[in-house]
Amino acid sequence: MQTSPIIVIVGPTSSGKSALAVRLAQKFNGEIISADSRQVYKGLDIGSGKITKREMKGIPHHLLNVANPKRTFTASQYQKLGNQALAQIIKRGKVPIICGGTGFYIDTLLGRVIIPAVPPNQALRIKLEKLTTEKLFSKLQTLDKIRAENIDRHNRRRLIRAIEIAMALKSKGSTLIASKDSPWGSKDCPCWLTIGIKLDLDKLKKKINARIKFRINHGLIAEVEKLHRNGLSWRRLDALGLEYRFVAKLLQRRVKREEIAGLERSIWHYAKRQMTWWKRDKTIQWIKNYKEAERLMRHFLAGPPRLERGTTLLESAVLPLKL
RNA sequence: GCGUCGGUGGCAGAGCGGUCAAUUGCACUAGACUGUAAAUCUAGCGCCCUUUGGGCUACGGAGGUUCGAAUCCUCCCCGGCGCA
Repeated sequence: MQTSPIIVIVGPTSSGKSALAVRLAQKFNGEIISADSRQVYKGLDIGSGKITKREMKGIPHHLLNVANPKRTFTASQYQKLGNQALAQIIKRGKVPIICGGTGFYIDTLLGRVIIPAVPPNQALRIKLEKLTTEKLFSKLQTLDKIRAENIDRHNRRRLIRAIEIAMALKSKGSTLIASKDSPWGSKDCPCWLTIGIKLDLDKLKKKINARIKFRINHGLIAEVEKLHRNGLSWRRLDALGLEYRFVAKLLQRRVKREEIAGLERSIWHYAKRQMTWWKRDKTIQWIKNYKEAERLMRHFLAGPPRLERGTTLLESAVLPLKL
């Protein structure tokens, strides 16, 4: 088992993760692995809020611009590339800092999500897409009873993937996988420190809205136009969500520029979904400023994090003698 | 001033005598998340009570008709439109 320390930085969109990551990387000899499902694509820069070369301040960044936006990049690919980057950084003797807003991607790296080794089957998906949701559910019931009991029976996307897995494995039982260990640590031995950025919600909302207005006025529209010219269909842009969805509609004259409030709301919903995701992770150290982050990281890197069960890193840093 | 159409829950907008605390969408709140995760999906959403149940207050205001009204009638207030 790997025991090299890993830093994870999470926080809702617009909370300032990238800048914090760069600062910590400078201070602690780190390299950054982006965990963002849109920044992996080439050409999605302004809309995805991708860090600029200048803002990187010389810190190496990984998992940016690794995919062609015409094709969908998946969590599985992310897991593979992310683990490679992680291994390389550790080998170099640097501290990996995973930073991003896509909680699902981060979890694939930390071993909290096990992705069944069943690749997407487009032909099958197209066929299944034609069935009603009820039909899909009953199909899954006959294929994998246990999975059917746990799944959201209204979520077609999940239903189709579950059927895809069940059929590929031709499983007798369930595809539920119990092991949650990753190569980098486990629940009992957290070899990573997760820092979460906590912002006052009103402030966050204002930041989101200011940022969106700025992007619209500073090249976002041209960026989407260019993507479309380069072969990204309106449909594809729609699937990319948020600013890409909105601007694609704008260019098609299906919404007016004044309706930007709708975009602001969508982004707000997104930020809330992100926060919901992280709520269940009780090990996250929520911080309000850089100083707190630096202190946490210093303590974490200083000693092996042999923790009492249920003790948070913050507590152990403050009360080291308790151990 | 006359005529006419309308005033419904935070908003938009159905309902047009009982099955209506009131379809639906949005917003709001909470949540899910097994290769699309900025995606996709779920629940709650007048107030009170422990319930698949009960009570209270509600569809501009005040009266009335009716066993029963958001729905019908009268008057009043407010808005759109047409004619003066």
